[in-house]
Amino acid sequence: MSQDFSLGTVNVALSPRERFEEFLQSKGKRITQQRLVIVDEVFRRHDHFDAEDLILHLSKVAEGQRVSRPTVYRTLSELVDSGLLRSMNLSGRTVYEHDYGYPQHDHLHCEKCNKLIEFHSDELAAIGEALERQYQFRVTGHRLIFTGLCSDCRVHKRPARKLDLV
Amino acid sequence: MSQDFSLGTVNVALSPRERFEEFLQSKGKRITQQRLVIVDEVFRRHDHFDAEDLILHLSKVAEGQRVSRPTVYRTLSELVDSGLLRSMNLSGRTVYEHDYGYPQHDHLHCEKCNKLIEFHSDELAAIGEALERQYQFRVTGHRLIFTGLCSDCRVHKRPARKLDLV
DNA sequence: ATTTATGCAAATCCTTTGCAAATCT
DNA sequence: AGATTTGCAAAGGATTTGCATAAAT
Repeated sequence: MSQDFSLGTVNVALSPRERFEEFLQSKGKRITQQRLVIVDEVFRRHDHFDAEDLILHLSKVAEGQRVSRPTVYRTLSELVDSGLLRSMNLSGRTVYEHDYGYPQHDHLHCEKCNKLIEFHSDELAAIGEALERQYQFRVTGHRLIFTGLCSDCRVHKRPARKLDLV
Repeated sequence: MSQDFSLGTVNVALSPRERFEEFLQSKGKRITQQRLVIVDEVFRRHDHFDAEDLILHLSKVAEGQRVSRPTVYRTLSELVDSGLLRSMNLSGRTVYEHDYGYPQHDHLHCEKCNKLIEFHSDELAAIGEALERQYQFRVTGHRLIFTGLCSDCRVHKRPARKLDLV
């Protein structure tokens, strides 16, 4: 039996920023400078990050745009509500990743270097459906993380590089 | 296709307390009154709890044994290290449950009443094995939580009872 | 007699809140 | 103008730490 856990890609009509503006309007919220700076920065690259990382990046970008800590937290929640970001809890801190335009997936978490590897499994959906039947439970989502050691950390005594967050 | 997610039982030779004493000795740690009070209390019933719950229960038991907050936290970590407890993170707080002598399982988490339903799935182990091969990753554990609405909360507008923690 | 553990108070970490001033629509 | 947002400072909740005292080996 051979399964494949590779990720595909998903086409989306609107850019994250446009999608967020749409969301804000639908909620009667305002399109402010800081909200735009944050969406843009968040979707500039694809990686996992936490509020602290984002605050740091924003202070470096520093195109004159300074965003306060509370606003970063507030906006991250909105991005999650809007479906643009997905959040999970990794040892105490909240970690975010792109959700919009990105295929559904779960993670392998290396406990040595903290690397996160993404994978997709159809099997999991099947498990969820079977559970819904058996427990009369309405499944709306899930979080699955396999923990262990990544290929780099299995070989060398030291992790290839110590990732600060991810 | 029909799967069954029911939990079986596991036989164990030593009581949790004995198992913990064994662990402590192997680590050169001491068998103190508070550590014993805590293991006993933790394994008195099977449910999910957090540090605060335990502290509350301990203050009620109050057989003269008072255990401080830091000691409760310290001992809970040791119980996890010893394999007696398993911990997971539910919206910010750390929740514990029995691991020793209890079959491997995962959870359905009702986001309305906070109930946790346990289930077991062999399929998941298969997924983990396939991932190990594809990513050369050494899987040592996993956490899977399906979120949604339990049967009670799907039917009534209000959850059957508002569980404080679980 | 040593050495580890406990309890207290205070500190930390991450995140949230109250509120006046600034910014959208 | 009128309502929502922002930033600041401070509050909060959960968990951890420094250190003198108590308890275990």
